[in-house]
Order: sequence, then C-alpha cells, then structure tokens
Amino acid sequence: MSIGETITLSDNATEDRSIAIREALRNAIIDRRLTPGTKLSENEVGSLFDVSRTVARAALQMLTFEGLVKTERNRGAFVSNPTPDEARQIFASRRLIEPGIVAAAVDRITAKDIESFRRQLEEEEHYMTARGPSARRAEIKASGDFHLMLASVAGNAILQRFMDELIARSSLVIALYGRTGVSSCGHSEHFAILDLIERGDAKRAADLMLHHIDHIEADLDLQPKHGLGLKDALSL
Amino acid sequence: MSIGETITLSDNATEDRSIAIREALRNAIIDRRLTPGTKLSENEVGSLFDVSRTVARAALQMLTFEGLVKTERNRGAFVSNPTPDEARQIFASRRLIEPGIVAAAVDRITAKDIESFRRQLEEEEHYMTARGPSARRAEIKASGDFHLMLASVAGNAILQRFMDELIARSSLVIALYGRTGVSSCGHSEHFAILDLIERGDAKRAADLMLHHIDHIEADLDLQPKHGLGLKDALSL
DNA sequence: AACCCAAAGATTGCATACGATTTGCCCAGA
DNA sequence: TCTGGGCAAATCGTATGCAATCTTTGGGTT
Repeated sequence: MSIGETITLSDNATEDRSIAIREALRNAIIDRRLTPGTKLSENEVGSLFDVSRTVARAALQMLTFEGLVKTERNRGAFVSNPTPDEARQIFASRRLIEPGIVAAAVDRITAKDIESFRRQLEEEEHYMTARGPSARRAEIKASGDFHLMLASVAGNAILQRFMDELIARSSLVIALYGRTGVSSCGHSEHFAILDLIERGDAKRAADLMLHHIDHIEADLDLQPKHGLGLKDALSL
Repeated sequence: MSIGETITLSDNATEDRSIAIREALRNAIIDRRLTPGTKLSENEVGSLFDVSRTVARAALQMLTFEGLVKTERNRGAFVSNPTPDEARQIFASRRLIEPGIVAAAVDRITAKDIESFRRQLEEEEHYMTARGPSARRAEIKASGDFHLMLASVAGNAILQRFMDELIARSSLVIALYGRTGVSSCGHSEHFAILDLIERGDAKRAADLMLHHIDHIEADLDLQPKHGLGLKDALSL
C-alpha cells in the first residue's frame, strides 16, 4: 500500500479524496497500526497522502465525528483513547441496536447472502488458527466485519452507519482492553447466529446476539488504563 | 437573532465558529425556516454569518454527516429532503433505541430531573393551545426536546448523539409529512411516560414509548412528496 | 421550430498564505 | 542547581486565490 513516502489511494479519485483518507486512517486505527494517543498532525497526514492540509483536515474532522479521533483546539488530532466508561457505553449501545438488526436481517436475508456469509466466516477461520499480533488484528477485524455485514443486509442505512461507528470503536476498545486469546468462542457464535437466522428463528438469533455481545464485553479487562491521563496519575 | 445582514452568533467565539453555525442552521432546518431542497451555498452561508467559506464549509460538512443536508459534488449543499423510506428507517431506528433509553433513564433519573421535566412539559402546553405555523414549529420542537432530555439523563453519550441526529431528522420528517393537528395526543403521552418513569416501572414506560413512537409515525402521511420539483408543479 | 453545441458565468474542490495559539527550549537570576 | 520568564519553532484556525466542474444561455444548424 505504501510506495516510498506517499500512500496511493485506491483509484477512486473521482470520489472525494478526504473520504479515501478517512477510510485509510480508519482501517489503520482499527487495525491498531495507529495506536491510541498517536498524534495525527494535519501536515503529516496531508504529506503522507500527498494532499493539502485542507483535505487532511476534512478527513480528521470526519473521524472526530465518528469518535475514532479526538481533537483539541489549537493542539491537534489524536487517535482516540476510549475510557472504560466509553467502552461500556459502546457495548450498551450495541446491545440495544444489534438484536434489532438481527431481527431485520431474518426478514430480509437471501440464500445468496447466507452463502456469502458462510464463505466469509470460513475464510476467517484460517486467520483464527494463526497466532501473533497480525493474526490478532485480522481476528478483531473479522469479528467486526460479521456484524457489519449483518447490518448491511438489515436494510436500514441509518442503523448501518451507527453500526459502522460502533464497530470501529469496539475494535479500538478490544485492541486496548481485550485479553489475549478470547474471540475464538465469538467466532463460533457467529456461525450459530447465522444458522438461527437461516432458520428464520428471529427470537433466538437476537438472544444469541445479545449473549454474543455480552461475551465480547466480558472478555475485556475494563480497568482504567493508567498513565494516559494525568488525572488518573493524581488520583492514584 | 438577525441584525441587519449578518447573524451574530452567541458569544461562544471561543468555541469553534463552525459549530455555532451548524447549530444555527440545524435549528433553522428543524424549525422549518429552511425548507427541504433549499440550497445552502458556501458563499451565502459564509457571508450570512460573516465568516469565510472555509468555516461555512465545515459547518455544512457536519450537517451532511448528520443527514440534515445532502451535498452533491461540484453542485452544492441542500437541505435534506427525506424520502418516505428514509422516514421509515428513522422511526425504525428510534423504535430500537428509545425503549432502551427509557430503561436507562428509569435507573438514573433524579427527583430534580423529574421536576425539571414536568416544568418543561407544562411550559410546552402553552404552545399547544395556540395554532398556526409558528405554534406548529414550537410543537414539533417541543416534542423532540422531550426525547432529547430523556436521552441526556440516560447517561450514554453515544446514544445521546444518535438521538440528536434521529430527533433532528424526525423533526424534518414531521414537518414534511405530518398531518396538521396531531401531536396533541403525543404530548399527553409524554406526561404518561414521565409518570411511569417516576414510578420506576421500566417495562411499561418502555412499552409506552414504543407506542408513542408508533403514534408519531402513524400520524404521518408517508406518500412520496411529488410537489417539490417543478415538474410536479407543471403536472398539476 | 426544435435541437445541439459552445462559451460565459457561477460554484465547488483544493492549495496556499498569514495570523493566532500553544509548546518546548534556553538562558538569566536566585 | 533550580526556578522562572521570554523567545522561537511548530501547529492550528481562517481567509483567500486559482483551477476544475457544472449550469445556463445564446447562436447556429437541420
């Protein structure tokens, strides 16, 4: 993806370049290539993608809206460092929304969709066998992708956008607070949820989704990450 | 609010001016002073608020994120003209989220909050007696404010932001598709919901909220709005 | 008369320039 | 040596200018 110094954006130059940059940064953040707290200077981002500060700024503004980036006036933009409380709010939001998405998906999913889901899940299993940080990133990403695909077949663009944001922030949270080898059970739950959806059992599918989210959250170690904010350093 | 030609933003000049402009435009849109389809030219907005295009552009970009404004590349920004389908998605989203907000509010609401809610609701009743377009705007706004206040006591910043967006877009939808004298029953339902919350009856409060949303949506006439393009004016 | 094409006007997309604010550093003084 | 003030570098916030694109209008052709 990187060529020398500048990063070439996939050829959607017809689209707004700021959107392409947002996507690139988004992926980097949820892949944990950009860790929380990293400063995203407008100049740096701009020169990295070979655009002016104007468009870099627009991308950062979008990410700020999504909660992936926090900007401080006259100081700059930083990769978001979600607090345990934010993490809980994220998962609380998902518990509200995702069962409804599952229910909608049951009504609208096609055999073709299910086929595609299965292929995707099986492909992801390959990553699960491997270990290491790169595998872990792929695992986190794959876990999110399932939920995003579900949201896309639910047929509600607004909820889909909310889920985009929630999944991105969840990935950040999992990367920050996740214990090491956890999501394996989550992956099998994806299969189970898909089965229930295929059978049209909306109630059980929604319930299992709730449990699934609970499991994901339960596998987090939501202790305040000390050393990041000075307020914690003082209160300790 | 308007002084001569430029609009003076409340003295939060310390804050980002683009945010203040966003708020002003937002209010104008949900108050229906800016009707769907209205073009929001960067130059026009900028000179109205006495800022450069840069700042105006940032405000429009934020509104685009919220779905209140639609931008077309190289053409400009326009006040959003939600389709019936979008309207249905908005209310479907609200049906998912708001019962959860009510449940959270039951746990966290204080006596002080309830007091403040009651005052607010009673104050709104004054508007309800009046008729006319201005009263209608106040009615729509008041109806949304109740839901927003509820979201704010629920203690989940993410859901609160989602609700901000959903209420704003709902207001737009109600202004577009709402029948004339409808929300009166909705207002009494606000009282009833508040009572149930006060009693700590989360289940019933959430149920009533669901019905309330159903009522709001049922009072819409979700026919494709044909009259906004001039083509329809000619066909009549 | 209807249609097509071209040129002018307007508006956005983007880059750059300049002022404002913050941060970090260096040096003077205790 | 340590503290405090001030200066300089870096970065952001904003304005403005230029190029690209879209819309419109006018003229020419069929």
